[in-house]
This record gives sequence, structure tokens and C-alpha cells, in this order.
Amino acid sequence: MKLIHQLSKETGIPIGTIRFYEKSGLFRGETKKEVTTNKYVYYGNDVVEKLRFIQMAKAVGFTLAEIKEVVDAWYKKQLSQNAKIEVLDRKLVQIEEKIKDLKAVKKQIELCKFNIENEVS
Amino acid sequence: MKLIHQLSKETGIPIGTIRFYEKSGLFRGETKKEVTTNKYVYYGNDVVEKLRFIQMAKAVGFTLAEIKEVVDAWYKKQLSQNAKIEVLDRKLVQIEEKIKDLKAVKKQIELCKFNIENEVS
DNA sequence: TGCAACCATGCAGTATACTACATAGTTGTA
DNA sequence: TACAACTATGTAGTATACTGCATGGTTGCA
Repeated sequence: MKLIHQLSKETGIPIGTIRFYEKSGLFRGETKKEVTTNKYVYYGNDVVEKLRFIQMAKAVGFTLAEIKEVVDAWYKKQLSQNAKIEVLDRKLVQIEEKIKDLKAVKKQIELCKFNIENEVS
Repeated sequence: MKLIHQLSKETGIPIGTIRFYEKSGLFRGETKKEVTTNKYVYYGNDVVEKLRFIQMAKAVGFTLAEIKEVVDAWYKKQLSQNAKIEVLDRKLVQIEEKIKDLKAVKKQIELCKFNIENEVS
């Protein structure tokens, strides 16, 4: 169990951003009820895992709202099994599209590079 | 050569967004000098190609600034050959990272789905 | 010639995702 | 006990990427 400063150092995500994500409902830390002198929030390795997932998902163009859907399917008890599977299947379709787009972008850049290299200057 | 309305229909990108991209320097259309009664701007198939590239690059998490770098290497004469190659190589590295991230996100979602399917409810 | 459907410019407003700052309280070490 | 380094809360500001609106001009067809 770590405090926010250590969580930030471990993940490379600024404290402000972590707080913003927590407020957005992407995860939550826990306060120790036995401690009454402060309201310090502790985070487990599940949060580290979630933050890494958020980082990667953001890097490939998912919005926080889309990431929240996955995270909710991941650990929210309120959703039915079917609803969760449905969300995840939709994300997997989106991922296949992104893989296609990424390959097309790569091809285009490689072609562009080839043209530049074989140009008469 | 098409006007903005047709370009929008062909690409599915709203007119306002196309104008925003053009103002951002991602491409430019051309006015016909022989016409003096209006300032209508015409777009060729190169712009269609660029817009499709922009759509895909955006879908995989590239910002417009990053896309502009590629587009500038693509058709700007001001940049030296070496500068262009350097930009493109950096983008190819970024793409490899994104492919890795995308695969990791996919794996995580598949694992999550597996856990839900094999849970005792 | 009237009129719908298009064109351009400019500027204000919105959504998303942070980022910074002010304020105030807590903890650990010298 | 002083003080650095952390903690929390709240609010305002910023960057990016649109999105809509007002205004005014042009084109093509009945």
C-alpha cells in the first residue's frame, strides 16, 4: 500500500493527473479507518496496474470515458456479466480497427520515406 | 477538383473540421485565379488522401501537431531530405510503441473477459 | 428574379484532459 | 519543536480539437 507520491513515482504519472483520474472514477484508493488523525489515501498494486492500462490505452487513442467503460467492466459489481462482456467485445472490435489504422499509417509513412529517399534532388 | 461540401461528403469529415485542419496548416486547397467573382477553394484528391491519413492517425492517438510534422515531411519543399527522414523515422518508432501498447491493451481486455466468463456467479 | 444551396470569414462556445495555485493540515527527522 | 516534505480540497487556468453561429456573398435552377 502506497501513498500518492510513491504511486506517482512508480508510474511516472503526475500527482495532479492521478487525482484527476480518481475523481473521474477510474479507480479509488482507500483510507485506513483505524487512522483518525488524517485522511491520507492508500493505493494498492491494482491501482498501479490500472494506471499502466490507462497510459497505454490513452497512447492508442482511447478517451478516458472509453477507458472507464473497460475499467468498470473490470471491477464493478453493479454490471451484469452480459453487459460486461458486451462492453469488452466492443472494445476488442475498436482495437482491431486501430490495428488496421496503425498499419495503414505505417505503410503510408514508409512509402513517404521511400519517395524522399529515391527523389532526385 | 471539388468544393468543400463534396470533400466533406466524400470523407465524412464536417466542413467546420476541414476548415479547422486547413487553418492549422495540414493542407491547402487552391483558388482558381481565372475566377474573379468568388473566393471558392478547390481541393484535389491529394487532400482526400491527406484527410484519410489524418483520420487514421488521429484514431491511433496522434495529435494534430504530430500529424502536421508528417504532412510537412510529405509535401513541404522547405525541409531538407535529412530532416524529413528524421521526422518519419521518429514517427515509425512511435508507431512500433503504439503497436506494443495496443497488443498489451488487447491482451488485458481478453484476460478480463476470460475472468468474467469463468467466474462463479 | 426569386430562392435554395452553396461559399467565405470571423469569433464565441464546448468538451476533454490536464495543470497550477492557494490554503490548510500531518508526518518524520534533526 | 522547528521544518521539510508530504497530505487533502477546491478552484481557476490552459491546450487541444473541434462546433456553432452570425454575417454576408455566389451559384444554379425554376
